[in-house]
Amino acid sequence: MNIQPYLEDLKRILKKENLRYTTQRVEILKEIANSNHHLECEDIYFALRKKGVDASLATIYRTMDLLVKHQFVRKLNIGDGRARYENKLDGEHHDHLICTECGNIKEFVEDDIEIL
Amino acid sequence: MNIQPYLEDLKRILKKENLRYTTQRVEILKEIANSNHHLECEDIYFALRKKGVDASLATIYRTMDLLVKHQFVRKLNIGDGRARYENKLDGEHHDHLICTECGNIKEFVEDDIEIL
DNA sequence: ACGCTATTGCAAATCATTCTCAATATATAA
DNA sequence: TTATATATTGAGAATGATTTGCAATAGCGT
Repeated sequence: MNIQPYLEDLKRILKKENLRYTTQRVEILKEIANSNHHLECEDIYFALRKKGVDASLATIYRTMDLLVKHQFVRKLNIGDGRARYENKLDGEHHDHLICTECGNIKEFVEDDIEIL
Repeated sequence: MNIQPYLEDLKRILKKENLRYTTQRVEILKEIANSNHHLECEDIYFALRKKGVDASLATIYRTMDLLVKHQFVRKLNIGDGRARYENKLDGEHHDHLICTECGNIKEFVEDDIEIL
């Protein structure tokens, strides 16, 4: 996935809101863009560390809020008390069917649900 | 709603598992049976207090686990970090469509979803 | 390069939920 | 009905994810 355009988007949005284009924000967005899983903040934290990028958990939480607000990611909640985030950049729409027993998630698209 | 039969069920189940039929357990089940909302533990806590029944939050949490386990209630998670419980006694099946923006819940039944 | 202020990291604070444990209540047996 | 064994309770401490306050630092416009 080519994230360059998304980094440009991020820069533009930040500037518009008088916020700053920091390495932490960039690295976090890259990490999410390159994953197709449902990441938690800690996953991102350790993934960045492994790459030699240091961002505190607090910063990751703050950045996720920012990215959710600006539609770069979607926040999921599967019922285990930990937030998951999914890359929303490539725009394919789908819904989530979440098992209340085990928390498993199945992604699906179903026309009738859209109407509801 | 006539809860007498459910209290009998509860008593039978508790006996079978060598657990005790306590006033807290009875009052909590009654409270849920008489509500058609999605209650949180604190709601139950204050509702019981208003009736002059004292049950600690810890006891309510413990009892909800018990009631979930034995299918008296269903535990919902709407994404705001607080658990909700819904009366499952009258057995009508439905699914939940949860708005990821505001947490609103719409109950629905949709055949194709059942297959999935 | 300078200065303004947004951002960061750290540690402390929150909030819902769970756990620990001594006191109490229930079920069973005598 | 009373005694006994043990499940349950309440209170508060502990937990785990997330958040916040604040001083130090780093972007960005000049």
